[in-house]
Amino acid sequence: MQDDSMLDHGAIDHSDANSTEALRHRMRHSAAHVMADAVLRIFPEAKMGIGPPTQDGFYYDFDVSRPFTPEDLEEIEALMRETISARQPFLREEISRGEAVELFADQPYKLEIISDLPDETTLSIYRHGGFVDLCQGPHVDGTADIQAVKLLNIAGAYWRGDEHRPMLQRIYGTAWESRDALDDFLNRLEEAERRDHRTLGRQLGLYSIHEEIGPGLIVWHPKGGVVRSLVEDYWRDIHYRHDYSIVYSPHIGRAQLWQTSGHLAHYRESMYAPLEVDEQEYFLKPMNCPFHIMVYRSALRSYRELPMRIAELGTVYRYERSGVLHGLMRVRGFTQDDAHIFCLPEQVEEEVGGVLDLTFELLDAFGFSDYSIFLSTRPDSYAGEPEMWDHATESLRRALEQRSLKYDIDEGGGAFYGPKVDIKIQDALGREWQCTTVQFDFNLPERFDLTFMDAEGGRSRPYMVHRAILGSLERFLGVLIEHYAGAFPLWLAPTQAMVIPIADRHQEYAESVKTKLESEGFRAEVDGRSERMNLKIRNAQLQKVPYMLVVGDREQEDGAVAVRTREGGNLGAMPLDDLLARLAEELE
RNA sequence: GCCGGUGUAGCUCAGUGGCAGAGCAGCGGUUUCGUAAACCGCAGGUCAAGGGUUCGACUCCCUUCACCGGCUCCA
Repeated sequence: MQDDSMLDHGAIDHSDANSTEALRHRMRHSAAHVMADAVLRIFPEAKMGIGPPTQDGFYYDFDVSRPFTPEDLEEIEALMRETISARQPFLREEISRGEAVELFADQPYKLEIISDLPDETTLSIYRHGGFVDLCQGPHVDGTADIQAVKLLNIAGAYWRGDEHRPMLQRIYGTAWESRDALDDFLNRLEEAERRDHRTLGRQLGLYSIHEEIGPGLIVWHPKGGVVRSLVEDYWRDIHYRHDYSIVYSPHIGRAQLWQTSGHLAHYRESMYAPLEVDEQEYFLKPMNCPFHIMVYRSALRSYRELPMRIAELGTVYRYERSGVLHGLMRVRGFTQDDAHIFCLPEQVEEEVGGVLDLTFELLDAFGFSDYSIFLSTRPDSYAGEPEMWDHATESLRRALEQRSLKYDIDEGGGAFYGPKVDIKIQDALGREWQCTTVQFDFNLPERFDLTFMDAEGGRSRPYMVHRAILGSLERFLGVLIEHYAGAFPLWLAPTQAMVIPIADRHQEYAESVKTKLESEGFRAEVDGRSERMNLKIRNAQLQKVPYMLVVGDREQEDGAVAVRTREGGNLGAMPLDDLLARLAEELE
């Protein structure tokens, strides 16, 4: 579900060689060369992998005798600065395959790249100083054109992204057209860290993860529980409005079920080990599909009943590899906002369109307007008939285009059981997380032999569409926390108003304000500690409470509250009724 | 799972082959205050777990677990 290929999305437009993006692209590519040059001077035995520019910088992979250390990075960066000061030009040369093989004789990874290039490819190299690299370019004119550069971190990375090939040492760096642009970028990184849902989750008391419970398993705290249940309430409401039926299903099912579904054959390594009960094996469910299929199969279905939309906030467990877990974004136990739509072939397009409309209504309600959409088509090996694939893929395409949505096509990237549309939302660091997915399934209806009575009195097989809109509640809330930097809009805020009595004698009035707010349906608390008002304001501010209501002698006398908003504005005193009206209006 | 890094109080982090430290939070007291941190005091630890080296290990070594940055995976 995670998209790790963010490098691929930063597609650079080379058409305008003078655009800032094109300049950065050349500069970063050049910085990668300068870095490789420095690495080779310190580690002459290093074997070079590849060193491309990325969306925000560049990296280069090396096979070295020992992993890099932070001290190495400093030394490498110092050498890079020397190269930049030396104002060496980048020189392009085109060479023959034979010359290239000779030139890179002691660089096995380069040789592999050369041998994999089609024969007709023109090989080019770029030189600066004493360094040479196989490279298409383009580059900046000279090393002096690299204005601001900084090495960021060290990581392991498999050669050619293949976990069966050697693991190389990767150095990430960034380069910008000015010192200011670099500083802006570094500030953005810091800001992203402040928005990290893992930090905010602790600071705001939303959720926690415990070694005692197990990795990737979330406990929601009271405040996070409020946010989650508000999201769920809204979700249920909107699903009923869109004619979904909401069901509940168990967390475990017998081996036979997963045998039929094919999960034991194809998904077992992601499933928790079975439990044995009465000499029967039960598995924790990694997916909800088989259960919803059982709902469908519980009666003989008529074409008149279709489309049938079965939805559930279904909690699933998947044994994710230990290295991939990440806060709320990638966990082992999570609740999908899952639904399965069973429909007639001629209903497919409208159903897909309906899901998209529902998706954008939901995402819009949570303030998301930036996302990327991917249409994934038939892979090499697949289930079902090509005509069905074409029909389904076309229906997805038309639904997207009717709504004028921009999307990328992931050719051959569909699941083996059907084409799909995925929608990804970015986190604070610009990493994309798949939330929405709409997937056709040509596999399970066969495996479970799903049918309905058609108008001619025969039995036909329904189309089946899986879909999740939020994806999982865990991931969605993670993205939501980062999206709002923890400052949830009023309707989602765990505490909407904090009543702050100035002195102990205002306690009773503060409680009455709270009671009044609660009777009007708002979530309010009183900070009744014997502390100074300033401290209570600070705490409420840090907890990102939207409204702080200060009450002292004056307010008590007038039946008023002094209103301060989270955004820092002191709105002054106003009658309590005015505040209630204001809050109600904001919730509209 | 793989490469690298990190685990010290609830949180953020110092520290050292020879008695375990700070700030914040917590608790007790004083203060009753007008828009982002009052003051005094107290308590808080199997230094992730297990094993080894050593007269002595939180510190050095090994194993395991968890987390962090990547990679891979993601029916």
